[in-house]
Amino acid sequence: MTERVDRLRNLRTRLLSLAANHSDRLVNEALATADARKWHYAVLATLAEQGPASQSQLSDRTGIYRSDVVAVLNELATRGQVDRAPNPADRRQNVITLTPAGRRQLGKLDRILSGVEEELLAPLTMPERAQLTRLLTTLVDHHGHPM
Amino acid sequence: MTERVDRLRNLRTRLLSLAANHSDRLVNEALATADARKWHYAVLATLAEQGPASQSQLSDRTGIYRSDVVAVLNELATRGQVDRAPNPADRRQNVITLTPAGRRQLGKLDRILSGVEEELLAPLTMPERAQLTRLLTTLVDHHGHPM
DNA sequence: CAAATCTCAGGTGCACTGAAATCG
DNA sequence: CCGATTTCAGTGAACCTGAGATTT
Repeated sequence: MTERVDRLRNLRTRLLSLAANHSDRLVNEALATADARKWHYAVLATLAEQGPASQSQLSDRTGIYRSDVVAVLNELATRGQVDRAPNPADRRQNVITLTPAGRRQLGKLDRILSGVEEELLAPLTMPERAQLTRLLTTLVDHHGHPM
Repeated sequence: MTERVDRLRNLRTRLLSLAANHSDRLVNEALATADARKWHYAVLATLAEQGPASQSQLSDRTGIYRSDVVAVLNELATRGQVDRAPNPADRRQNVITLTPAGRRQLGKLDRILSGVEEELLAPLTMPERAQLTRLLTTLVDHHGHPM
């Protein structure tokens, strides 16, 4: 009966947290240089790919909490990157639309995030990156997820 | 020139965040049943494996921020799981020691976290779990880390 | 009436900054 | 005087709950 050793270093839940923390820090710092944060990107990308949406649809598709969508859209609207208008067909809803400025901002954020991914994954070979993507996707898909 | 699609789903930084969020939620819920949170476990495990330490050493070894160590130790001391005493050799420091109650609590948390890891990694085969551990360890080691 | 949508007011844990007090 | 350690006050993004107002 020997004492356990290196619990923290071998704990998979902790490895995930550490890696994600580091990744989030890189993402936040990089996006901040473009006056954005990660939820801005999630909304802009979703609007570009799936078209105009209501706020509850945006919440479902991005994973932003229903109550936090409001603040994110306020920020994007202030920057002129989205347009928010009542839905004539159902006046409980707003229709959120990407503006040309929003599309330009999305292109900028795409380039920024490419750089961040490259920096994050630098220590891995290409096959390892594919493997990591596959394993994480399996985990995320197995335990219900937003989009 | 075609429109990009599935940006969010393929973004590795986002996959990491989603997986880590889910993992953290499982960990927090499970530890809460034992009146603990993740930093409690980190401190107890470090003390058990590396012996008594000062607060700045605990900060370095666990990754808890220097300013947050105080509150964590207050909680552990209230529960009688650690002992905090001034270091006679250097009266700027405190010496933090694991108590018998702390060692018992650590055993309990070890069992709880084993269950959480099993639940988290359920969709992966054993070789895949080893692969994931290896890839995450490579990432964490490459970008400086606590312990 | 019930259900959906948007909004706002909070509460928590965590990452992080800065500064005071004490001691070497 | 400089540096290390502990402590406290406070900021900010993210996660989450709940409740009101409006509309279907």
